[in-house]
Amino acid sequence: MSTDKKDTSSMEKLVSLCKRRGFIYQSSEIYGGIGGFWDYGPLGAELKRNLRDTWWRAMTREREDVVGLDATIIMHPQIWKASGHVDTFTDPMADCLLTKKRFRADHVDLQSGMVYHFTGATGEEGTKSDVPFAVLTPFGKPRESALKVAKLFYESRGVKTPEPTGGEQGEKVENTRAYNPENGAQLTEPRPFNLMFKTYVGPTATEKDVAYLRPETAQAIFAQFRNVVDSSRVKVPFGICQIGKAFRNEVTPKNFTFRSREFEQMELEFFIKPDEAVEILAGSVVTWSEGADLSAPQPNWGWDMWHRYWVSQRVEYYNSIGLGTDVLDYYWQGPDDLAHYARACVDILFKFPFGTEELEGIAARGDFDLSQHQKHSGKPQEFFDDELKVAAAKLTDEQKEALIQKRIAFEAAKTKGTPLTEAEVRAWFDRLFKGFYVPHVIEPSAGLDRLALAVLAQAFTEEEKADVNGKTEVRTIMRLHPRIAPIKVGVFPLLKNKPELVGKAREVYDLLKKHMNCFYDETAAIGRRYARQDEAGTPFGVTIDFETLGEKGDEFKDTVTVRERDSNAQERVKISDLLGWLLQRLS
RNA sequence: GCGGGUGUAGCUCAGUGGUAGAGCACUUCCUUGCCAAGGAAGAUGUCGCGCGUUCGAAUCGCGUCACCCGCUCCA
Repeated sequence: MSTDKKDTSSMEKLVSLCKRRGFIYQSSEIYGGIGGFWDYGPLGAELKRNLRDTWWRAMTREREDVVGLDATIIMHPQIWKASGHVDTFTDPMADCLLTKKRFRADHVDLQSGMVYHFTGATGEEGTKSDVPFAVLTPFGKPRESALKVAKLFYESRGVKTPEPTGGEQGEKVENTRAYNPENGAQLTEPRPFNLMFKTYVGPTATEKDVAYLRPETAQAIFAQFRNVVDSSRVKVPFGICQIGKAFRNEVTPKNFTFRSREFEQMELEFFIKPDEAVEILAGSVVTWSEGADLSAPQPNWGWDMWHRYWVSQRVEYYNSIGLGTDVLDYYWQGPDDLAHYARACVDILFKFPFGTEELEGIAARGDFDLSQHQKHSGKPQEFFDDELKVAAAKLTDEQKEALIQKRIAFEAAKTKGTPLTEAEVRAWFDRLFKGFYVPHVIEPSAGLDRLALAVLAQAFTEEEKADVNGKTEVRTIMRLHPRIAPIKVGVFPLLKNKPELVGKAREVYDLLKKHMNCFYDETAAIGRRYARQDEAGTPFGVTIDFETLGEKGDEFKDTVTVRERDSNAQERVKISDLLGWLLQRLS
């Protein structure tokens, strides 16, 4: 999925600019830093807030069919049991002592054979090792093959032409997972490899009190599904969205903020009717075909139409904040990549300097999550659809049986997971015909920190420019979309030693600052102030000059120079029109 | 977790055992009529951290932390 394209130098420049200008700092830097954690400085905090706001607006405020949620980071541990995170996040891992290859300790093939235990080795030039090592050889293979592996092992530990000691007698061992099946070398002791941060709730800190920092925000949405349904008059199809911190104890945090241990997710769980319910209600189900109209949801849409719809919605969102089709890419997971419960998943990728990597995943997850919580909590997670009940009541027994048979055939054709038995299918339809179903879900899940990194990488531009002395130098411009730029406008008196200019500039600043994030700057030459704001990504600069004071005639009195970051173009705007002029260009 | 690299002023970096430096940035003042102007003065360092070797360590050794690259991992 990731490409070979690497651009380390531009990444380094970006990291450096982020620190210099106050976008992103290393966490706890004065104590040497802490791996995988990053802080946002003054500009970064504003940028992130703007991104968060644009997402929240696009996903819920501007829609009638999505509501918001803000849940806690620490939740009942059972939630992570139900979701499968406790099991998949606690894999014991073991490494091959010879090749360093890592295995899931419980997935190593069972082996039987003779195990030779070595106690160390001596070699030329006085080199030696006391590290014990063991090799498993299949029955019937000579001791020499074990010796060969042991020699390689001690050689790798700096013993020259090693003579391993011990290991004269083989020990018969059956059904062990302690040795590398590829070379027989001993594996390290299995170590738990828990990607969830663990903590204790309450004062006693026993195993009974273990809780986890959430590794994703999605599960809270599922866990509160019933409450939202019961309290907010929503009807399927509808969505619940949430923005919040999530934590994963990553093995290798990487690529600046791209893979962090603490990060912020923006997730939507959009609940839809099962296709069978759509068929009963609308008479037929529309499935995806190339060129289908995705502009407005329709009552007869099947799950894949909804999935495609959300992909197109999300791409539209990225376009609206300046990430165009030229920097985005897609990865459609094939049937083999998909988890057994998932029906489809597409990753929206961004062309980062370090490669093309995931920005957002949009998954069609069926009814897996709510069903899991229904099973584990014992609380029904069904939605009651009275229209469906009415429509189903009008079906003939033959029509009902046809639907059931179709599903039975579908289950029989499944290649992944456990297919439902006929009895289970009939029980499910029994509920469905009464108007009850567990909604299916489309999940667009985006990383806010990744998005911030993407827009910063996208905005980063270097230009060669000659200064007034004719010396060419490289200037950095952050071409952030005005909608997300941390500072919207810089306000500058042309000269700071003229009190009339300064006074007027402060007036303009006071006028604008209630409506947008502004920056007032009167130090240094005007060109330098423009350049500073270019690095901060500020799209507009307003300069109060002598025309403003009326020195060039009344037609210019109370006008200011507005300078645009990307084109350097200047325009004279009346102070009375300035706010409207800016707001129009910032929305 | 493994291997390689890096770590000195806010930034980019120089400094191979003997008083810690440069450019840019920053602060103040003067000057300055639109794209990093000029002049003057000034402030700025646990040399990543710890231990050791040494009369003396940014420099040598060991350990450790962080970042980058490559493995490994990535529900």
